[in-house]
Amino acid sequence: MEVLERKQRTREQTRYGIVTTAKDIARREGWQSVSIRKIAEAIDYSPPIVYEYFDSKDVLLDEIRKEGFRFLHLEYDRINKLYRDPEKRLYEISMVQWEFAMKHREVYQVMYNLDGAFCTIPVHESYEAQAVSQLIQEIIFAFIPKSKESIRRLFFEWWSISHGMIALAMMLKEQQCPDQSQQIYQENMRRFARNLK
Amino acid sequence: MEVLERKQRTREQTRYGIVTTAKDIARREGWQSVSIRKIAEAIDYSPPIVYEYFDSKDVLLDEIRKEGFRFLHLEYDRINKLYRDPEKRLYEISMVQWEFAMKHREVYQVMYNLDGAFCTIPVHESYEAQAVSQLIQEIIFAFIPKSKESIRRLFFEWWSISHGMIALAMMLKEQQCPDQSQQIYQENMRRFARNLK
DNA sequence: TCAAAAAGTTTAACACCGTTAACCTAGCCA
DNA sequence: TGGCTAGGTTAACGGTGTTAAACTTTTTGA
Repeated sequence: MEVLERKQRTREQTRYGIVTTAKDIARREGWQSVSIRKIAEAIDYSPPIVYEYFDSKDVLLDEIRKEGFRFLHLEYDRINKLYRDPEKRLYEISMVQWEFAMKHREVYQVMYNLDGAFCTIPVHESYEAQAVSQLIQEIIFAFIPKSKESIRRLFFEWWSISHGMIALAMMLKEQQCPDQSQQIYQENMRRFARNLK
Repeated sequence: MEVLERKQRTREQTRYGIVTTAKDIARREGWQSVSIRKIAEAIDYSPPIVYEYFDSKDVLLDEIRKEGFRFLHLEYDRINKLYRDPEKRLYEISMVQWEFAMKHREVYQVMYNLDGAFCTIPVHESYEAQAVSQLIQEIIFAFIPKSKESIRRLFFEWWSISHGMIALAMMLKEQQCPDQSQQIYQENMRRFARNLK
């Protein structure tokens, strides 16, 4: 019995190692140079071992992506419990989104297939991504109870501004200093939240 | 003399064939499955021939990207001559941006390294991309003559909303009908232009 | 205890990829 | 006719994702 537990534990450690290594390489060299062979070498195994944990590279990327959405969900939940004012909630969530994208660049990239990251599995069909968008739509609804369509629309607008600014700030990070980008982001997200009511 | 001209002409045709084939494959199968070998086969040549026209795959992608920016520049110029009202100008330019992204999906993807397209050459350093952003900043300046920094900021905001909505509309095109996305885009870009004055 | 079965791991292969050196071959000029 | 050149190809190098087969270690059951 204990043997099984120990095996389970090392299995989880190896799995974790694969995911972490993939993100490490992506962070240092970009997603285009993340390969199963490199990951295998880093965790001191032969390439086929990786396939005992993930059916394909695509599935591995999808897992990292899902992890990202799960993390955001937890953070948004935390904020929801911390603040009651919907305007404050929406603003704080926007800020978390920015911080996440900057701190975990490589995860944000794979979440939206940016900069060489490419996962063929559709994002928006995943439970994790839908749960996040659901949560934000509920916050908007608590703010202004309108039709489902209106809420969806407002969510799309919020998401677009946030994603657009993050994507461009990432692209221009050598041209436009990140602090300045963040300030513009901050003001725009604050304005968006304010104008909802 | 005429022989040289003929040679020049067929050279240009082959070059055009390479670019067109690359875009065709990207459109049908996505950028991740565009390969030098496939392009060569499609134009009935062996792979090394492609390298007589483009030093690398990266340079080929960069050329397609530049072509995209040149196209946009011409369109924006056309609009600039057509309308005098800065608000109208900015709105029409936004619309052209949307149409271009939807009609030439694969070009927009390579311009911003989206969905498997990956070109290591930095976009924002290219003359073509800078010319486009310069043009738009001039339009904004003609609208509200403010400091260079303020204009840059307004441009960043305009660009973020536009790019964010386009990127998400592309991603959600199976979930959210494109007509609806376009309508939201239209209203947001109109509002942005209106609120400038 | 010892053979057999199961689990764990690696090697080697397949079909691709970008890229390049070496080679071939037809046409031209001396 | 011989040699040169331009245009093109073949074949190779080192890389990729993926998988079948082989090998090795561990566990199991008699």
